[in-house]
Amino acid sequence: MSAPTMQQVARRANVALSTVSYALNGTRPVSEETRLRIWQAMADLGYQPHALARGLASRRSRIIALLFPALPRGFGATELEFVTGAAEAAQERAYHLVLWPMEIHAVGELQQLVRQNLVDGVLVMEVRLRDERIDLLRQIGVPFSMIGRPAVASDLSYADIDWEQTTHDAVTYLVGLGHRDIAFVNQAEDAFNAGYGPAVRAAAAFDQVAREAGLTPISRFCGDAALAGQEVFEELVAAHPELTAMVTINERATVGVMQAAAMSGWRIPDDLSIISVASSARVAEMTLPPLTALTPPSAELGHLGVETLIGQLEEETPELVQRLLPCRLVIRGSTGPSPDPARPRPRVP
Amino acid sequence: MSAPTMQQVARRANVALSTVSYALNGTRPVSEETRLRIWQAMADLGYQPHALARGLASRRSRIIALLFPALPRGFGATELEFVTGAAEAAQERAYHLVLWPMEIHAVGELQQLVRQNLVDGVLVMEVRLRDERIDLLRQIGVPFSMIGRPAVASDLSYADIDWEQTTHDAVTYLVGLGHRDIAFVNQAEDAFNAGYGPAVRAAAAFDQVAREAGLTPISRFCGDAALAGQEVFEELVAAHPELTAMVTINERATVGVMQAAAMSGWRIPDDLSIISVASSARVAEMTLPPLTALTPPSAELGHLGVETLIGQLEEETPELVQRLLPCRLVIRGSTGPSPDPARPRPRVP
DNA sequence: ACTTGCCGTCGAAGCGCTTCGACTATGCGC
DNA sequence: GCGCATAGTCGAAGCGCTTCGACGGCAAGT
Repeated sequence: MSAPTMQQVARRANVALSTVSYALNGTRPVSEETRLRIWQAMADLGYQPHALARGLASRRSRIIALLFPALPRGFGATELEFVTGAAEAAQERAYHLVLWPMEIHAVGELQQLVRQNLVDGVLVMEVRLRDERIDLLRQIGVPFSMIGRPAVASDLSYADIDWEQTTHDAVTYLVGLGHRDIAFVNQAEDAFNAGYGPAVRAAAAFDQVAREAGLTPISRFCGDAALAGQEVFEELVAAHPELTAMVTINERATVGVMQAAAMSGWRIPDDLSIISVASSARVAEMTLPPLTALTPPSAELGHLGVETLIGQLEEETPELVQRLLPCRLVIRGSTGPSPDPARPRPRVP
Repeated sequence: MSAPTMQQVARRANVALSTVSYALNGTRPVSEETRLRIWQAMADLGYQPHALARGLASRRSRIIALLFPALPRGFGATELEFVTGAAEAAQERAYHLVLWPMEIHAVGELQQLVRQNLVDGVLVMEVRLRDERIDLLRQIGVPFSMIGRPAVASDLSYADIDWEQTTHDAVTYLVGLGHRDIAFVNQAEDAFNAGYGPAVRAAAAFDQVAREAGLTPISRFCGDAALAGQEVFEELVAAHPELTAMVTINERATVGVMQAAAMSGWRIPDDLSIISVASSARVAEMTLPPLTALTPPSAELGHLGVETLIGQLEEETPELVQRLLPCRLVIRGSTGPSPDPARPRPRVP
């Protein structure tokens, strides 16, 4: 019933307890012969080292925490993919991943958790441009790495989506189709003001890319809901009747835009092209027509974040790892050539 | 730098180490006065008990594992909500939640993990009607509880969606709207054969409920993709032109059905009502019209699962907890009164 | 007055492991 | 042949906590 201990393995193999430890971890040389005997004994007993004891003695728990915000705005498939990716990466390296869902400002709570010495390091999700959690972790001195990055991150490890590149790809693709009048539908103004990385970085990148392409950047904030998307569509085409394409970075709003377009009799992509940035395949395939999208490499990011963190934990001279991954462009049905300006589009009421 | 230990707290409060432990855990009585001194000392030092040491000594790690299948595809917002719910529940009870993503048949791996003695108990997600993981956990003797349940679960703790009730609600709602010819669009045949609970239980319930209502049950398996949904729509209306409503339990397929209907010129809900079982709000609000759905209580299930498990761990005489929660009916735009049989609907090619 | 019992506290023995110092046996250079 | 490094092993000292047995003191029971 009760699990075998290292002591029992040692007895069975006729060696000292410490020798078993050396054989298991390779901490000191062990002769081929003894090692085999020990392995045999472990196999016979079905021995597995006791994680807590090992952690206590070695002061390395091989557990890392995933800190993610318990967002009211809810979570999509993208985030789950990310979590799964992280969990799998941890498992591959024989680490455990604990989940710490937490309000982004609950810094006291975070401190308590870290001080329990349960985890060797922390992986922080949804990092804001200015983020108290980062300051705290740094101050406590616990190793951590991030998905996303704060405004200044020159000395920190992170993996993030390359918003500049991604936005560039979106605009370039549309321009290649002949579009010249393109609007950017951002996330909510709140998110922007809170310093939410994607909202800020993509918006800035859009402005810049559009200007470089000789276009006039138009952009709007938009709440995270279909209804908000509908309103933005109507407002936008009223204010800019010349518009032929939109770049969106807000899945629910995107759906609203499409609904409003459909209700106005606009056909996508004939009358309007839409490209959805940071949209998962799952959602993109759900609309009619399916959305051309820039899909975030969620699983890779999760993987990368964990790898980075573990690297930091295990190497004696941890190097800084800063990686930006672009989203992958998947062309579906919501984009097409820019419409002939002569051809009239249905009037929006 | 290094975290304060209980020994340091003890010295600062002029008591023995063990007294601090008693004060902290309430294991033995401690005088009001000493307790205050100890609290003060803990506060001064910012003491947090060392999780590993505590776990090792008490043989209770206060860590539980969430075992969830690393499905190659198809994991939605629902699942994340569930995971988050579980993580939050754990946190409320001062437990930690580790993630064990794992192939459903990787029983060896599971055994290894459990034997490490890292966790006090396991919460199993996506339980199949016949599930090796359950057999293993039972045999190892580790406490566990389940989300979903195997075919025979009379002596096991679980929390599950009440598929019978939910299906009943869906059909009843449609019947109330006057529908008499209702089809059930199930998940893929593979899932059914693999003994995936929802596919099996909902299908059985649909048959029964339909019969009880005096209807002829019609049902189809359908792959988890929009295209499959489109095909099913066409096949169904060809085979059963009298159909006025569908109950679906497969989000992606549901979207396909709606797309195919739209392409055939059918209007929803005027020509066809659709009610989507176990669909998250996130997806349901994404279609046009938004889907009337039975939304699974994911967060509650996660919460409940964890509560059940922890109850089992902490009570000296653990009681069996078996809870079935129905999905919540949210009426949106995809359902309406049964169409007048006299009014012709567009022909499907 | 002398048990009996409980309150409050202490010291010490672990929990199962890692790691350090020490020891023996061997091989090497010269 | 001697010294010295290195391979291979052992025993013991913790890691920071829980928990057990013991003990003094003070209230109540007889």
